[in-house]
Amino acid sequence: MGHTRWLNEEEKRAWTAFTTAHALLYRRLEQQLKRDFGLSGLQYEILARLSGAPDREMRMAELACALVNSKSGLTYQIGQMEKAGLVRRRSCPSDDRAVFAVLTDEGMALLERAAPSHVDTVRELLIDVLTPEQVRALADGLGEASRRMAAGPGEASPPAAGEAACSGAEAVADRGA
Amino acid sequence: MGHTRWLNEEEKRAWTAFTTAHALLYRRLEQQLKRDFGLSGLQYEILARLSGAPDREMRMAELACALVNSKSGLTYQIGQMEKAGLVRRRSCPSDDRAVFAVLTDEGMALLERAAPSHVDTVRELLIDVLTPEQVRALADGLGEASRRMAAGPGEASPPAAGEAACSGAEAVADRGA
DNA sequence: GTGTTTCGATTCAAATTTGAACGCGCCGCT
DNA sequence: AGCGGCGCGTTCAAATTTGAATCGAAACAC
Repeated sequence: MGHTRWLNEEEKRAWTAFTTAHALLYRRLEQQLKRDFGLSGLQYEILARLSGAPDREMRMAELACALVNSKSGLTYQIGQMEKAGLVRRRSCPSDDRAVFAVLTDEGMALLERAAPSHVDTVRELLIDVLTPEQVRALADGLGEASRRMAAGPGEASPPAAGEAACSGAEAVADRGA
Repeated sequence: MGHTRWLNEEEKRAWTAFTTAHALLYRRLEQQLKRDFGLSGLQYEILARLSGAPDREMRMAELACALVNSKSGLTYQIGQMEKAGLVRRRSCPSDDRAVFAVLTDEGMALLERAAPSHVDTVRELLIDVLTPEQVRALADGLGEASRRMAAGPGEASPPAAGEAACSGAEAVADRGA
């Protein structure tokens, strides 16, 4: 409970650059995806995740977790995408509660058409702007931060009951084939 | 129009770590702010920006731009915050179209109460997880990326008419006093 | 001075997101 | 068997976000 260590200049720069860069880049990607393929950013990510999963399918909760999204939000989007024929729902034989979201061929095809420009943009606006060392710093530093946050609520709180924190096998995520 | 250079393993790690870390951290911050102070993430950012601005006031468009948010979205939020007494609207004497959002004393007080835990969390979950070199890499690399994206739509398109890209003096943004 | 174009903010309807219930099936225990 | 705790996905209402109009005021050109 000490007096809060404020961020120094460089830390402040890092934090604002982090949030700003994310916002700007994400907005660009969304505009592009919507304009060229009628996809929202979330929908693209869903396609990408599923494409990298074992049978091109994942359970709802697992997917929601991987995307850092709420369950109800995912239910909604999968509904939209199902209407559009991009994914299909399949109930699990061994567990009647579970539902798999399955990537359809049509969904896969759309992802393959959308992926190139998406990756081009990520590269042009982010990756290629960074030095190789900076890329490594992001991968290592932010990777570690993600891992810790995904693990549990920071504090030394015993796993407690009720929340099981995301597990999931970290699909590769970006690239559609 | 080449064949799209896909991301290699490390680049992929960097990109997913970037988006995942952002999503996880932002979600934490939102929960905390909402639970402890009844603020959304956007509202906190509005308070923070205004607190760092010249007279604790900014024009709507300038603020929207700084926050990488739509104008209509900002209108809505400022409306909410005005009801709550956190900000006030002031019309500009020299330009009847313009509107300033002004931080009230009450808003400032709330920010000062909220800032410590906010910064503590950012530090605990991100900054302190990174090495000093990684912090610098974020500040430099992502700072550069932000600058370029804020400038203009990448392409070598002549400024064109209609959009003037964000200008604005990059207020410090984080810290409430 | 008019007419036109651009800018600044708001409005409005539609789409999405959020979080708290809810319904139901799995599990372990007695 | 029967019971209670939970996990999984969905539902629902409320809050928010989005983007295309809209309205009025400035800036410019003629």
